Amino acid sequence: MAKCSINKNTRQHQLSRYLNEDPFLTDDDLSRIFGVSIQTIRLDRFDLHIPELRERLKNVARGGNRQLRTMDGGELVGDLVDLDIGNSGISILPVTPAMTLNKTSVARGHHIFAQANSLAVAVIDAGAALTGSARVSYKRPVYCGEKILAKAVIKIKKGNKYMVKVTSEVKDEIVFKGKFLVFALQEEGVSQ
Amino acid sequence: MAKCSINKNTRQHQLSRYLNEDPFLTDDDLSRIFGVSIQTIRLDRFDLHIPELRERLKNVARGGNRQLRTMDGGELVGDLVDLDIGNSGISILPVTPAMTLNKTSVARGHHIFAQANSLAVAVIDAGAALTGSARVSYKRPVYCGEKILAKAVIKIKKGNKYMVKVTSEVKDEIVFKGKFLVFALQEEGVSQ
DNA sequence: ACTATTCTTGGTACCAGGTACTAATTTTTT
DNA sequence: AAAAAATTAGTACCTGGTACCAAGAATAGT
Repeated sequence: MAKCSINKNTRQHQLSRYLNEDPFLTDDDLSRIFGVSIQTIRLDRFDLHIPELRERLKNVARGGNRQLRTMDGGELVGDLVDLDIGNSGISILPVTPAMTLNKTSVARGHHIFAQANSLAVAVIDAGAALTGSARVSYKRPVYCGEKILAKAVIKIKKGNKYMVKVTSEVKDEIVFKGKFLVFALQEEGVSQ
Repeated sequence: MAKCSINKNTRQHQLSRYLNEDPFLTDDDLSRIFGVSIQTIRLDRFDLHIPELRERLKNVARGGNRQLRTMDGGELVGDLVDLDIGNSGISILPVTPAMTLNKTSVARGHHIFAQANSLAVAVIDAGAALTGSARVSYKRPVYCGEKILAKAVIKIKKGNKYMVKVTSEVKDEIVFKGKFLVFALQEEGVSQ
């Protein structure tokens, strides 16, 4: 029972590792990988208390679901790549399938707006800022997979009011332009 | 075809929202929810290019981990409470802590924009529509816990171009106004 | 060498949640 | 009343399994 047992144990060990790295593997995939029958794989999974593919995917999907909800991590939509507070800022937003319309692979407008708006607010030198009004135009559709580079520049400052211009581009082609009137909130929590 | 078309369209809209919120729903679940046959649900999914449960879970499992949703994910931001396609629509968006600025409990502008924009697009009688430009203004801050009621009305229609006015209120007080110029995409699936 | 035990494999019936297709029926429009 | 659109019904088939049973192969203990 030694030799065989070792084989079995190592196989189960590896199987466990394989599935940890790639929960998408079917029993059929695994039977090919290890060169054993599909039944053997099933018995292995049973021994290791590893559920079937669909259950595994459900678990992964559920686990991911919980983290969702909160929205892009922070205050900003997109990744900040440059920020000169009080003057200008640049952010990049990769367009994922989740941002597109169902039927097409075109990014929905409010995502592009969100990137621009949050960047406009971020460049303001204040603890918090609010958008008062905006005038925006979409120059061409943005497709799934493209990366939107937004540049915000403060054009006018009057007291706690700012006029910020944002231009969004994909590969040097302008896809969106917006003018944002933003108010700085100077009260309470300017904090850190 | 009008009345029926509306029913079908609203159902498909809601179906899309349901699945965006909970990709774990089976066709059977959905057929119970909407009180239609399972075949109708399948046809709806087909129209909307929504893949089957397992594919959806694979997608969530694959992408869900990292490429979170930037915003609420659904076709529509907020809950659709009334939709007269080609004319008007109403949606409600409860403001959650996740939508507010760090220090204050004020909703960030792009969420309010997103509700209005997605509603403006939803009232268009076409398979898909894109925002061309928008002019918006924020009348007063909206606080966490409040519910934003957005009303969209199509004002002008010229070919595939629409002008949609959206007014958002909290308890009869106007908090946001927007004018959206929206283009219908007439290709393929303008649905029936 | 022979048996007992473990390991592996094969086969069958069954299930969920579908796809793909055809046809009939109901509803709505004209 | 006829035509078109929407819905429902039904069938065959698919994947990736479960659950179970029986047969065959490998190995250990004596």
